[in-house]
Amino acid sequence: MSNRIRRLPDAEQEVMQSIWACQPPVARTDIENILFKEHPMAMTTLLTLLTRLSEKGFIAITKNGRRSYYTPLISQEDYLASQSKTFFEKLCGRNISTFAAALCDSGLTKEEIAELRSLLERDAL
Amino acid sequence: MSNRIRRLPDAEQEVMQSIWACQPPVARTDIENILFKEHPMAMTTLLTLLTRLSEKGFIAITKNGRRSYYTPLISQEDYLASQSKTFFEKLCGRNISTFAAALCDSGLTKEEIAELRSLLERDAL
DNA sequence: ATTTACACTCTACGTTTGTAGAATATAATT
DNA sequence: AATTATATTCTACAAACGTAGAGTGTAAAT
Repeated sequence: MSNRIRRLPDAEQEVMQSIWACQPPVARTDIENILFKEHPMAMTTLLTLLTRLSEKGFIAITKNGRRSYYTPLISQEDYLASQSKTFFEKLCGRNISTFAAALCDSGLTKEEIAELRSLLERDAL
Repeated sequence: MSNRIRRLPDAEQEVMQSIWACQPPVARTDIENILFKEHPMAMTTLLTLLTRLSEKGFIAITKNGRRSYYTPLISQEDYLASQSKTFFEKLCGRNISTFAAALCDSGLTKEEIAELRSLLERDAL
């Protein structure tokens, strides 16, 4: 059972998600290809964010010549689970009906909600 | 259908939740009674946060003599729905199964998940 | 009326975040 | 070997956050 994981600031979170979407070892260009479609930024900005993610223990940076490679140290699953928990506890006050109402009002389609329900059913067994 | 609502910083969000938990008109002491149990802070800190919430359009501040009263301008329901949407889109990439997995790993009990499922069923009709 | 108590606003400050140019180091090219 | 290109690190800076003391204005108490 993974412990609480701090919520990342938006920019760093987007970088993490780009990394998670790649097969390690992840090069800077791999990240750029995904990240810059949604969020263009200077290359040095990206490198700053990568340094910060490393300082926070989210990734390891290894060098090969002048190139760096980035490896996630925290899995997307663990991060998501932790953020879900925080969301449920801090925003919904551990109240399931509040949570359900939020989901239903959040713009999920009827189909998506039905799918979610059946997935929850499967997992709950 | 309410528009996207910015995510508040943690401290301001906690203040908002204390306000939402009260019956308006909400006085500073009402907020303190709820907020300080979980998160003690100097009274002036609270007042700073209230000012910032007002600047961001989350609350209205009205004065009666030397006292101020605080009224939410954004409902908890709208805020929650918006944050759920952001969570689903930004963290789960609009992927329902990712979302379901996150919920199941988030420490919700089997009972809570079952309750959530039935609530979703009801609302989806 | 004067003093005291209190509610709020102003000012402040260290840290974090988003952003990127300048500097440095190393690999590739001529 | 010298030059050029490029990947990374350093330095920088404005804005946002979390925090709270100093100052101000008003109501209550004497």
